[in-house]
Amino acid sequence: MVRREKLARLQAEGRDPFAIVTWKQTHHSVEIKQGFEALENKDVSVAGRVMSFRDIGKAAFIDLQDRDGRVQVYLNSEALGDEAYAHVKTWDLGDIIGVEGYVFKTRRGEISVHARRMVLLTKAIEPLPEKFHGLKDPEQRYRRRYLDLVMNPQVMDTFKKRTQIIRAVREYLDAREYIEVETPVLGTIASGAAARPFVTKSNALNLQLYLRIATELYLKRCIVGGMERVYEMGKDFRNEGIDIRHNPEFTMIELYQAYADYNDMMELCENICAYAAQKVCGTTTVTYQGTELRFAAPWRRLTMVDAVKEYGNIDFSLVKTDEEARALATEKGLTEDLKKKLKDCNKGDILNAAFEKYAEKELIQPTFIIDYPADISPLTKQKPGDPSMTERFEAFIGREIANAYSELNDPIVQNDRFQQQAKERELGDDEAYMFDADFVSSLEVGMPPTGGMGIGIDRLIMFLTDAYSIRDIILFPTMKPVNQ
RNA sequence: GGGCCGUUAGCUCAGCUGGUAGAGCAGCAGACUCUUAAUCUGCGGGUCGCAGGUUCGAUCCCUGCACGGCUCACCA
Repeated sequence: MVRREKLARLQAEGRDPFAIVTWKQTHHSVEIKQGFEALENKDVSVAGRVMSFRDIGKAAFIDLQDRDGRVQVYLNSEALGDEAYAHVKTWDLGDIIGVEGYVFKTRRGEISVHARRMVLLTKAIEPLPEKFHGLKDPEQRYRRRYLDLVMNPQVMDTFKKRTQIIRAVREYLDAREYIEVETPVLGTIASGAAARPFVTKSNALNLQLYLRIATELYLKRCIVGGMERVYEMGKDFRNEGIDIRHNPEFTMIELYQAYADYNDMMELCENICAYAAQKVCGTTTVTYQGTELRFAAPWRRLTMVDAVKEYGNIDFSLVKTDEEARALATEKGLTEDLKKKLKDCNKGDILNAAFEKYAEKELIQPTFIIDYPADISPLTKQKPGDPSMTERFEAFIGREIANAYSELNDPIVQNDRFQQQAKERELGDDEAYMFDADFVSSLEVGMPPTGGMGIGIDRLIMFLTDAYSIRDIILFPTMKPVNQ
């Protein structure tokens, strides 16, 4: 209320800060500190938020915070004049101000701006969080991210890094002649992945629409059309659990390359990740939550069957039929880990369950798990010589970070796989892939042999910024609304 | 969805065995022309998440609800 009164007084006096439209900002805090030798005694004009005000009588010190950090402002009545100096003293923490003055170093060695002219550019009606402890409550940090950004410099740093990582990934692909495209977020079919979609409605078309869960099927249409190399980086939406690794809307990159296979995708994956790490962290070895992760290529490659053998001591290479697999599942006590009833499970489901149970958690260092069962990979080309397996891999770094394969381009087989998924849907699996007839039609026109990959950008960012929760790398994570 | 924990001043947090609340910072008034968590003096500040219940009396005990955190399940 006091701040509102101050504002009202300023407005009554004809010095309404909200009437100000611009300020000429010549330098940022970091430039002044890093370029001190050249800037000493030179005039600068800075702007930012008042984070601290140390009033010692006829002089005072302000910590001014801008995009890059803080710089101290020194002001006294001598340089400003008594009236202006008294006016500045009425300002509050959190106010946004502009300062003109010259650069100097205080007796204690702090690089500062000696103020000659100071202007209140914006009045903060609400006080800032406590200056020493800052804003700690996670809920408030996520709900009021602007306060989090103001109070916690490492948060600003994390989001700057987020941008750099995304830029690095684009740079890498752009340099290799990938075309960046945009495909629909809204559609009548949410396919290309196994996930529950968000449902919405078009008034104009009087039609139920879904928010996309993947960009895969549209990007492959681009390959059919002859683009040869495409990618899209953008939001996918999955109507599923929310926790430290999952946000309902998240950023994914999918890319497709004609005349390439999943081996090419593996190289691309490890190279993109290593490039981004090098670019943003200055090294390909980064510490994530106390563990050193080595991103440098090549990453370990291990088949799913070998992973289950190594970590679970179960040899699936001996299993030939679904019946044998089900017997093995019962014997090894895997029935609890299956997503469907045992009798509905095939060999692929059981192998995958064994992998998830025994191996997945162990894959801390970047690892490619290759050769997935065809049963759980409906968009993937089968392995030559073994139709029960596909040319698919997932990259793991303590969790899944990428998924890629040699794309299935046989329209007849693709049609059959969709039919199979439709049956699973009827059996109650509401995450089974939706049938996309137009996509099958596109394959009938002819898609060259193609490698494709999806990388969870948020998860990559988590590793490179040492973020514990996905909410720490999404500016405005999904939150329940506060009641009232 | 289950389990555990939390919600007290603008912020960060105390609050004993049930007797209607405290500190620091922020704010307000004042002192101080090199401070940097400035310092010093004084002052104001609360629907103790919400709704019930038990009790002479509830921030405290009980129940429900809301929101959040952790965790399990779920999440190719």
